[in-house]
Order: sequence, then C-alpha cells, then structure tokens
Amino acid sequence: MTRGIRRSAGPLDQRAQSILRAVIEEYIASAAPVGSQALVERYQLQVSSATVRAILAELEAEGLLSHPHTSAGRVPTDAGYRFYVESLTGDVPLSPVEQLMIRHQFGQVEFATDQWFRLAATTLASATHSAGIATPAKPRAARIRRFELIPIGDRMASLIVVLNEGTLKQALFTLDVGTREQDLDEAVRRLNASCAGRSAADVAEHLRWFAQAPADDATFELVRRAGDRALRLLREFDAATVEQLFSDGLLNVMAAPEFASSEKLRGVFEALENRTYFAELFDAVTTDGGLRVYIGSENRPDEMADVSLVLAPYGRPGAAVGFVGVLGPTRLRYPQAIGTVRFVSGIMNDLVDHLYT
Amino acid sequence: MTRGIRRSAGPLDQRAQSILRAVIEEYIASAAPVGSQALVERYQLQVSSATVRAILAELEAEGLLSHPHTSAGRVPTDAGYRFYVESLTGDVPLSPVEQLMIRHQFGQVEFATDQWFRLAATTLASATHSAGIATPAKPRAARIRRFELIPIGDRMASLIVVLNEGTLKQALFTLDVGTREQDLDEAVRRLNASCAGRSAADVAEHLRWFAQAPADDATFELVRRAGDRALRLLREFDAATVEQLFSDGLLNVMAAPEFASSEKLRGVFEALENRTYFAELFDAVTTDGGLRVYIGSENRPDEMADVSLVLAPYGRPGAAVGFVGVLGPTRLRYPQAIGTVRFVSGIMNDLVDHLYT
DNA sequence: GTTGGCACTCTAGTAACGAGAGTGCCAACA
DNA sequence: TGTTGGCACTCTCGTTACTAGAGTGCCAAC
Repeated sequence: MTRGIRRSAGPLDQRAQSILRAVIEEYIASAAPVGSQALVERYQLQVSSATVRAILAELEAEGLLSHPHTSAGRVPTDAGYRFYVESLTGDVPLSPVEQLMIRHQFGQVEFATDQWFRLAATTLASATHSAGIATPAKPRAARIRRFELIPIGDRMASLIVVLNEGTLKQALFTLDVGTREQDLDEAVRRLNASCAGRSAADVAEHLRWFAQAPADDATFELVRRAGDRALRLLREFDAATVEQLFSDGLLNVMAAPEFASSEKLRGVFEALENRTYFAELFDAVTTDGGLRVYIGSENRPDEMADVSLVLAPYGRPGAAVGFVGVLGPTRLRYPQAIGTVRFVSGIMNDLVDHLYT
Repeated sequence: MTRGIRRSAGPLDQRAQSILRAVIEEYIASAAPVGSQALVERYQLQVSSATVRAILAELEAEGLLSHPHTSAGRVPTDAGYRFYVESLTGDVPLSPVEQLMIRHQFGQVEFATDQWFRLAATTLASATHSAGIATPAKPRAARIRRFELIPIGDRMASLIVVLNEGTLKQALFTLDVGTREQDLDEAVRRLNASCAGRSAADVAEHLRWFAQAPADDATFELVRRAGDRALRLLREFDAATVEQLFSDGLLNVMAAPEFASSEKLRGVFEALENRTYFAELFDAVTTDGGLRVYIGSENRPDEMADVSLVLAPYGRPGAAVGFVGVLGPTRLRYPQAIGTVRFVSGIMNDLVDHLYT
C-alpha cells in the first residue's frame, strides 16, 4: 500500500482496471467468486497470482470488490459494477446479426399501437436472456380526437374515446329508459362538435359551461352525462404515471442461481406489481432523456437491491413518451444489455415518429 | 386388516372418513405431515392413537394418504384431495361478510367490459390468498357492429372494429399518399353499410365479392384494403381460444413453503405464459358448464403437478363465455376456494347478462 | 375391535474432521 | 520499487458419526 489510502473515486492504473474488468466478467459468466489464480490462468496475465492478490486487495479497499468470507474469491460490489459500466465498457453496438433478428421480429407483425411495447419487452427478454419491461408511450396531455357511443343491450352504451395517436379508452355507461339510437348519435355529434381536438383540461372547461346552460332537451342530459364520464376517464388516464407496465421473461431471471430461493424474487414481483417505484423511474428516465442503468442497491426500494435495471426512454419528448428496458440480476451482462436496450428504444422511436408523421 | 384388500374406490366407514378429513384439514393448515397422536389430541377423537394408526394405514392402502418416509406422519395424495372435495365437503356458501366484500369491490368501480375479468382475478386472489386467474368473455363468433377509420399522422390510420358487446379491436393501417379525410369517411360508410351486424365469416364472403368487383374509384381500393385488414384481425380473434389470461396474486402462491425452491413455480409460470394448457381447460370448462377442480397431477402437463385449479365458466353459453378461477398449491383450502369461485362466477354472469339485456 | 407397550426406522440437527481454495503477509529478488 | 515464491492461516463444503425426537407397525392382552 505505497500510495496510502485511495479516495473512493481515485484513479486506478491501467492494470488494476483490466483486472477489475476481468473479475467482473468472470463473475458475470460463472456466478462464482473469482480467485487470483483463476484470473492468472484464464486471462493469461503476465504477473503472478501474488501480484494479482495485491491488486485485488487494493480494489477491495476501493470498495469495488468484496469478499464473501476470508478465504473466498472476490465478488464485484454494486460500486464495482458501476465503475465497470461507466469506465470499462465502451458503447458496444449490437452485432449485426442480433440487429437483424430484432428488426425481423418488429417487421413481421402488423400492430395496433398498444401492442408495440409488449413486443419490445418480449424482444428484449429473448435477446438478453433477462426480463424485458416496457410501458406504452403515454401522451403528455391527452387530446381527444373523437367520441363514440355504441348501444349495448337495452340500457347500456359503450363510450369510446379516441385519443390523438389512436389510443382508445372505453367505459360502460347506463342509459335512461327509452333512449333511442338517434339520441345517441345526436349526443355524439354534439360532443364531438364541442370537444374534438381539445385536451382534457379544455374539455373540463367546456363541460362546466354545459352544466350551467339550461337543459333544452333530453339529448342534452345525455351529452352532459357522457361528457362527464369521458372526463373522468381522461383524468384517470392523465393521472396514472405508469398506466401499464408490461414485463416478459421473468422466467429467465428466475432461472439464475442467485434467485433459487424465490424469496428475493418475491420482492421484485411485488415492485413490478405495485409500480410505485417504476412510476418514479418513469419520470427520471423520460425527463432527462438518456439511457440509465440502476445497479442493485442503487434502486431505492430494498426489494430491488438484488437486481439491476437498464432503461431507456422512447417517443417524442413533447408529445408521448414511455420507456423500455431490461431487468436482471446485478450479475447482468451490461454491455450487451445496454446495446440491446438502446437499439430497441431506437426502433420504438421510429415507430412513434411515424405516428406523428 | 379384517376386510382384506379394499378396492381403491371402496366405501370407507364413517370414522375413516372423518379421520381422512381431519388429516387433510390439518395438513392444509400446517403444511406438515400429520401424525396419529396429533390427530387424537387436536380433534378429540375418542380412540387411542394406535387405533388411528390402523385407520391411517388403511387409508394409505386405499391410496388416499401417503408417507414421505417410514417414520413421518401422513400426507394426503392427490386422490385423497379428490375424495375430500367430492365426498367430505358439502357446498359451503361464502360467508355473508365475504360476499359483501366482494360485491363491494365490484360495485365500486365503473368499468369497461375488458376490465371485469381483471377485477375478478384480483378479487379471487385476495379472497382466497392464492392466485386468481380469469379470461375475458369471448364471443362465440364475433359479430361486427361498426368500423372506424381514424387518420393518424399523414400516412397512417387506425382501424377500429367494434364488436357486438362493445369489445374493441384495433390495428394500424398505412394509407396511400394523398388520401383525404373524406376518403376515409366514405370508405367507412361503405364498409359499415355492407358489413355491420355480420359475423367474420359473412364478412369474408362479402369481401370476396368486393375483390372481384371492378374498382370504380380510389375509395374502393381503400375499402378493400381496410376490409382485408379487419378480416385478418377478426380471424386472429376467433382463432385464439384463450385470447387473454389474466392472473393476479401469484405472489401468494410463491409465499407457500412448498414453493420456496422457486424451481416448481417456474413450471407454473411457463404454463401460464404459453397458455396451451389453459386453452384446453377453456374448452373443457366452458362446454360442460360447471365448476371444475383439477388437483395436482390431474393436470396434464407435469409442470402443473404441484398446483390445483378451481375453475368456473361464466357468460352465456350461446353468446360469450370465459372462465374465472383460483390457482394454488394442492394444499389448497378447497371448500373456501370453491365457494369463492362459484360466487364470483355468479357475479360475472350477472354482469354479462346486462350486456345482452 | 381396541388398547398399551415396545422395538424399529427415519429425519433433522449438531459436532468433528479433512480436503481444498484462497487469502494475507513477508522476506528475497530483479 | 515493484514482483515473486513461500507459507501459515482461515473459511467453506462435504463427509461421517451421533443423538434426540417423532412416528410407525406389530403384538399380545383386554
């Protein structure tokens, strides 16, 4: 220890860096603690295992590696992975073969807008052998394109709200006795005349005006009620930060040895289910606009401390944004995951762009 | 063994039955093998443990109980559970309190049709502390109520097909350059005029006729293409036996001690994901029309050999049917699960009935 | 048919032990 | 000054041995 205590972000010489890198990549591949001897053998280092040991000790003092117990090999810490991701791996673009495969999957199916993000998750899962996650592209402020009121049975109607990019929202709606189909048509005509193209906030304004105006006929009441229901629907939609969160390939993660006990995975499932953490991430990822990596304990909720996330936004910042990403063990193949997420988010960007011409 | 070898479905005397019942209920509650002594103590049997042991041996010969190893207590076999479900438990209706709670959940929210089945799964999960599963009510043969074509961006449109009970199907659709909004309107008018109210098969017939007719103008081509796309959409819809399968509360199942190893659960997740088994079940459950229980190895795929299913159909046989149910360990509280599933399927029946007046 | 008694069996937990892997340190070396 | 071989030390993991405890199966007696 000739240099005294090193600052936690102090510079590492070239050799230490490449050994750190070797440890991490070996550990990612094997899931077992890595010893000095194995490193010398497998990476043909031109130094002895004693030297490597000295460096490993240094890296441990740095907080980049840790020791499960005295006589075990080294394991990367979350900080170690962080350093690895930031300094030791360049931006490796996805191999042309994989690019082709992914493009192929996207090209093959004709989609409804609301299916793209599912495909993204599925693709990411199979390409990275981890879990893929994705949200739909959520419009910043939903604009109404058109209403539809479709009679169902005798006393019910399905209210459909078509939003600007073709997203649909639907709600059931009870009718007064004796409402005729013409009444519905007329109500829709009026609603569309006054609301189409407006945002939820605008519509709210309009409806207040409606509410105050004297009811001149029966249809008017229908308009009012339908409008009210539509408004609630839009408010719900605007309020939900992460409206949907689709994940695929959680099975891949389950298969990893670190999750054999199923106890750790439970927490992850819980986080995916209640979504509050992902709502936070949604804001973080979509506002600054770049790909982000969250490693183990960098995730705030403790349940997520054993997994890493690689997330990237997609969409158009002013208009509609969502994110796609990969969830896996902290022992994740980061360069590959990052490359894949970046590529898929690019594809999703193109898709969304088409919607906005 | 005074009666010689008993047939596997031979009659059990009253006492043997009540002891079998005690073993099963004890095991369901404790997840641990049940010994003769514990039974005598906890169930105040008026006989000695030696007698109980004799009966247990008998039940084991019958195939209803089994022995993890020589000196352990008894554990129910799948056949044991089967006997229990069929002969030892009456139809226990759900307690009024639980009925109220469930009704409350259904009453509280205003729904789109396509949300009901999700709520059913969620409700079942929380009421039974197992996983709830549900499919949407799938119309026997989809009938088209109306088309919509909504322009998106410059060269795309969203094709919306509204089915009879208000279900929506959506697909994106590229337009030729220079297509105007009026063209879309006109195309929709024509499509609706010739297809509304018809089934997919009928529409196919119609479109064939369209395809042969001479193209009299540009709109006609649009009609043809939109119709074609719609048809594919409907075919996909009709073809998929289990269009969606929603599950909730898998976390509850994960928490059970028998799934601590996560290996067994993987199979279950896989089965839920690929759905082929559930497609089979869908047919079985919806055609004969009653509640069904599948216990452990009664499930055909091996992955499902450690879980039980309680499924009930809902909907209108000729019109639209789906199922709701519970998935849990074979060590499931059957009477309660059956009561809950029956109750929820009843509620779903009422809901669907409203759609068909 | 039921019971108490008893030998037997199997598990789960604990302790002891050795092999193996890997470390940390040190003195010697280039 | 950095590197190396050597060596003592530590910890895990698998094995073995042992014990306590739970529960069975059988039998003779009631």
